[in-house]
Amino acid sequence: MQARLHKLHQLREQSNDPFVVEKFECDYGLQAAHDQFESLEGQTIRVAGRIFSVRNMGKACFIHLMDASGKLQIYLRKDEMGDAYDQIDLWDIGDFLGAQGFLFRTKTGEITLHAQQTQLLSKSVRPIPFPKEKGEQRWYGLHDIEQRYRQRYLDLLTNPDSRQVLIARSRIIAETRRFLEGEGFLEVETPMLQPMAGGAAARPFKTRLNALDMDMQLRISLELYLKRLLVGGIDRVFEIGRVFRNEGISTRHNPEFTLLELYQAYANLEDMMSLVERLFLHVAERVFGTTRFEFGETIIDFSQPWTRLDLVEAVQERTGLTPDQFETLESARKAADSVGLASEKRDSPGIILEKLLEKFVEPTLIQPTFVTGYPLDTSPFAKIIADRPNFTRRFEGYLLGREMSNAFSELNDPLEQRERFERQSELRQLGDEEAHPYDEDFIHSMEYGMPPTGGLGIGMDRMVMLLTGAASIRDVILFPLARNAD
RNA sequence: GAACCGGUAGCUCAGUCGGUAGAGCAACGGACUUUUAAUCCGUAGGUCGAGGGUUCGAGCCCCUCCCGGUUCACCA
Repeated sequence: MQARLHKLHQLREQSNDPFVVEKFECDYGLQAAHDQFESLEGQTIRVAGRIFSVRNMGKACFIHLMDASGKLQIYLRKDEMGDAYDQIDLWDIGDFLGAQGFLFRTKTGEITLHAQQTQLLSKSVRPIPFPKEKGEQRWYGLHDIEQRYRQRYLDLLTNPDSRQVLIARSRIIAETRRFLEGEGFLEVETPMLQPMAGGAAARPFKTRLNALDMDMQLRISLELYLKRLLVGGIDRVFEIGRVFRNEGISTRHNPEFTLLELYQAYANLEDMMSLVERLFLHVAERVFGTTRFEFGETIIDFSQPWTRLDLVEAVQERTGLTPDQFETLESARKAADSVGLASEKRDSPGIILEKLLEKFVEPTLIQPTFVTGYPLDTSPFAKIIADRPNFTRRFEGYLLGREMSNAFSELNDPLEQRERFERQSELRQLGDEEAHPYDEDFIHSMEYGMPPTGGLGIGMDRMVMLLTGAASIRDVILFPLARNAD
């Protein structure tokens, strides 16, 4: 770094300060110049990029430039550039260089810009750990996982795979929007700062609004404000937004993550299943050009319908426990114990059923599967199943053993919603920190009339993980949360 | 929160039994007019995550702490 600062000083003394440059007209991106060689050969063009590698031969020099699109080799000769050639000594890997010259093919066949004029456009005063590469092989470079997360810019600059994930994420979300717009949905933005975070079971982040002298929370879901829009006559609505949950960090959990929620009036649970199937198919085809994805030996084909599975039946199939064993709390706890699952006193039969699902069924749901019929206790916003009042018209979608989506035929009865909130309040008093808070304003809105509605939530980070094959959620979040590095 | 693994030069890593801290790349000086992991000659570069302990002597053994990773727990 000392050497680089000294070079910058020398450049400034020669009135070649790269940091005064504001603009450099480029005719082509580096990849475009390379790809259009046939038509551009011999023409004078201007390109720019970051110096990726330098091979100085004394009186001739080869430099690879890199930009967002790709790389291009530059060829420089001392006999053509004269004294300006000595400037090369003041350039470093990582600097930005603009070059004007004509395209030709070297004797080893590489398309190269024979530069006649160059201009240093910016300087990197800190060395960049670019890898060495030959064809597809790479050596050295930045591998340290901690540094890749904390200094993501270096990761993006030096690891093409990271760049690919970033691009895939952007395109997956863009295609999700395009699909939903095509289905007639309107995209909205609702508050992140809320007096009372609701719509899911999770501990919120707490903060303070000085202007109104109010305690506030960061949202944990999008649900309750989007539903207010249903009351407001917006029949098809969605939001893709950041939510915050003050909970554990793992390969599948980041305290802030991106959630898609959508609501469709006059639609039910089966419509939501269809929507999930069509959304994954659309994104797979548009972003990756295929419906078939390989994960090790597993092949998932998004052109196939997802499997439907009833929660109680699935638990029975995996554990042998029968539905009648969950009629009372006592027998449910005994049943859980018999298959090695510890339960707590405040658990209800429904919560125990769901724990059994997580432990015994979820890991086996490799192919796309909708699990339906979730217990009432854990589903305060879903309609009940007519002839099974302890279960709801809800599904969760699973892929590769991971929860991917969550949907209901939405409860739209304000009287029952009020009772559900009351039940949650009781749970809260029993010590369940994640029981849903009582939201009077939400009930109030529902009392004006909410249409029958299908609602769906998808964790976008997990969707990106799945489609890009990322092992950790940190790989699909640009700047994942990290402890202070002091 | 627990267990296990890791932290050594700018980067990637090695470091044997506890005995003078190493390599490649990058950097710096020199040679080289079609190279491409350029090559060749030379130079420099370190609080071995931090602190304490054992020892004649610690990168290595012991303790505490910090940071990261993985798995588990937690997270409908």
